[in-house]
Amino acid sequence: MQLSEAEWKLMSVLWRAAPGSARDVHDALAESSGWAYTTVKTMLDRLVEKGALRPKARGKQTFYTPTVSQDEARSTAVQTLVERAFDGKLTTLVAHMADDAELSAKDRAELESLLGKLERKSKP
Amino acid sequence: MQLSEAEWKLMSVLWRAAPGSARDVHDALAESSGWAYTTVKTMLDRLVEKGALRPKARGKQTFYTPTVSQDEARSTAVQTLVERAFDGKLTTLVAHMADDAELSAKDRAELESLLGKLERKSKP
DNA sequence: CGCAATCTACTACAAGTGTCGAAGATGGCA
DNA sequence: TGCCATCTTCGACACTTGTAGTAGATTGCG
Repeated sequence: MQLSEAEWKLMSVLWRAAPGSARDVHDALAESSGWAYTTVKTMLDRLVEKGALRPKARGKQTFYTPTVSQDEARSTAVQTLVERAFDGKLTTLVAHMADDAELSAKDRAELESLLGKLERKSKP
Repeated sequence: MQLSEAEWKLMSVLWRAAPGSARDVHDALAESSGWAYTTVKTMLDRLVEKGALRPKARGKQTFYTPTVSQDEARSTAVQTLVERAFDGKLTTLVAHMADDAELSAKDRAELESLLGKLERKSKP
C-alpha cells in the first residue's frame, strides 16, 4: 500500500481516531494544511478506492476506518525506500544512518533503552 | 532533491560511473528495465531540468554528471520518509525497525551495532 | 563527399496527485 | 413540513511520472 505525502496526513488522523468522518479529518488538518473540505473528501474517497480505508455510512455522513495499521504502512514505506535507494538492503540503510545521524540527548536516551530491548529480544 | 523510482535507477548508474552518456545509462539498464533509449533520454533531460544532473556536450553526445552525491540523496530520502511517516522523528523510525518482525538476525545485529556506534559518537 | 547510424529535440499520452468548485441530495430544527 | 446547513457526487485542471515515437541534426566511415 503506497501512500502519498498528503495521504499520510489523512491516514495519520484516522490512525489516531477511527472511525472518523470527512469533517473530523478536515477539522483536524485545517490549521496545518489549509485544505478545503472537498479536497479532504476527494482524497478520502481515493483512499477508499485504493483500499486503504473502509467507509461506513451513518445518516448523512460517511465514516472511515483504516484497513491497514500504521505499523504495516510504515513497514511498507521503509521497504520501498530500501528498495529504491539502498540496493534493497536494509543493512545499507542502517549503515547510512550510522554515518549520518545527528542525535539530540533525548534521542540518545531513547536509543539506549532501545538497545536493551533489542538484546532482550534477540537472546532467547 | 526528491527522486522518483525511475530516477533512482538512472542516478545509480551515474553514481557508479560518471560522467555517462544516455547510451551508457540505457545500456546499463536495458536488461533490467526494458526501457527504450528515448525513455532514458527523456528522464535524463528531466533530471537536468531538476538540477540533479549537469550535462556536458562532447561531439554529438551529452555526458551527464550527478550534482548531488548518492549519500546526500539518501539522506534526503530518509529525511523525507521520517517526516512523512514517522512524525519527523528519527528515533521513531529506529524504534519501528527494531520492532519490525521482518528483520533477519543479521539485520538485527547490524542495528545493534548501529546503536553502539551512535552512542560512541555522542559520548565525547 | 555522401549516407547510414546515432543523437538530440519535441511532442504525446495515460495514470497518479494536489486542489477545489458546482450542484444535487438530505436530514434535523423552527 | 419546509428550509438551511451540511453531505456527497462529479467534473475539472495543472503538474508529475512513466513511457515512447517522430523528425530533424550530426558525424564518422567508406
